[in-house]
Amino acid sequence: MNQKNKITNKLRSSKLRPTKQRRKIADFLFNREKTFHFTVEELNKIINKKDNLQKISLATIYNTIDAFKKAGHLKEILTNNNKSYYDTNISSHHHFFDIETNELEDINYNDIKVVNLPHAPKGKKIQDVEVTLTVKKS
Amino acid sequence: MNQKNKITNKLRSSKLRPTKQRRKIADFLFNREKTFHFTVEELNKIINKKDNLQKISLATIYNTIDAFKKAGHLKEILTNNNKSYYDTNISSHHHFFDIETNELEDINYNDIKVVNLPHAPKGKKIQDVEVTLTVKKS
DNA sequence: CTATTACTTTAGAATCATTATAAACTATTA
DNA sequence: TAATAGTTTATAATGATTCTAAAGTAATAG
Ligand SMILES: [Mn+2]
Ligand SMILES: [Mn+2]
Ligand SMILES: [Zn+2]
Ligand SMILES: [Zn+2]
Repeated sequence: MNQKNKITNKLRSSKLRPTKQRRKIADFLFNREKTFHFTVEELNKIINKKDNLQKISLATIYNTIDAFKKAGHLKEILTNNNKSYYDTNISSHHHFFDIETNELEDINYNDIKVVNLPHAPKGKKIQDVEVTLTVKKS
Repeated sequence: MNQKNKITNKLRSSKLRPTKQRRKIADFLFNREKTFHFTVEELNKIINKKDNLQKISLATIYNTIDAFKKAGHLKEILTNNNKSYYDTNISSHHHFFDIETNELEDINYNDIKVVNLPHAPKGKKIQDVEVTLTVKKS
């Protein structure tokens, strides 16, 4: 199956109609090797580069990212910055976070071991373990 | 030395004039046993409760929190949520983060051990190691 | 003290990210 | 092919935060 069909299937199996806009954004986000970390603003700039024929409205980009997140195809990342950051790597993993540039870089889940996990507060359960290594220019 | 003077000294030694507003906010934030995690909106509600005589403007609360952060008396916390969260615990430590209620709870730095720390990307150095245990209702 | 200066507070406006609205459009279904 | 349900879009609305500039207060110099 080619990539176009893969994307269409991914959308359909998430009960999202494979519209032109969603296919374009999904193709950009999901047909890649390396993790992509982004804000909606950044994604909008890339998707709507001036040379691009078919523009996608900002509202649609927000809607689509939200739909992909709800479908489990994107993960929202904890950062400060009052902007939402998204991650195409939806598996549990860790990050370097550059506090000066706000850039994120993945660390494989098994490259860090977290031992002595405390119990969750009563009535709650642990859902994910994330390590953030804050970095800056050395 | 009493608490009033302690606060005044803390402000002065950070080169912040001990104004009525700063003393009130500092007294509320720093004279406590347990860590306090908050957003500016929450702090504003508490500081400006209706029964309170002297109101403090929202702009001043923003200014003051920013000044305290720059002076190192508060730490900004990584969350999603598009609001800034602050922490009166400025030492390195970890958190439970309830993704349903956005509530934070401290975990002592030594209650979790992180082993096998990877090297920082070249040209960068690790500044802090933070573990977030995402929790939800069980 | 008092005057001058520098810093701070404040209301309100401005900005930025995000969400809501509602009309036009398009994919799916009957 | 027609009906329908879902989607896109421009635009307005909202919410958090920052900016502005005028009035107020703390520190300092005389
Ligand atoms: Mn945040
Ligand atoms: Mn955020
Ligand atoms: Zn990642
Ligand atoms: Zn904390």
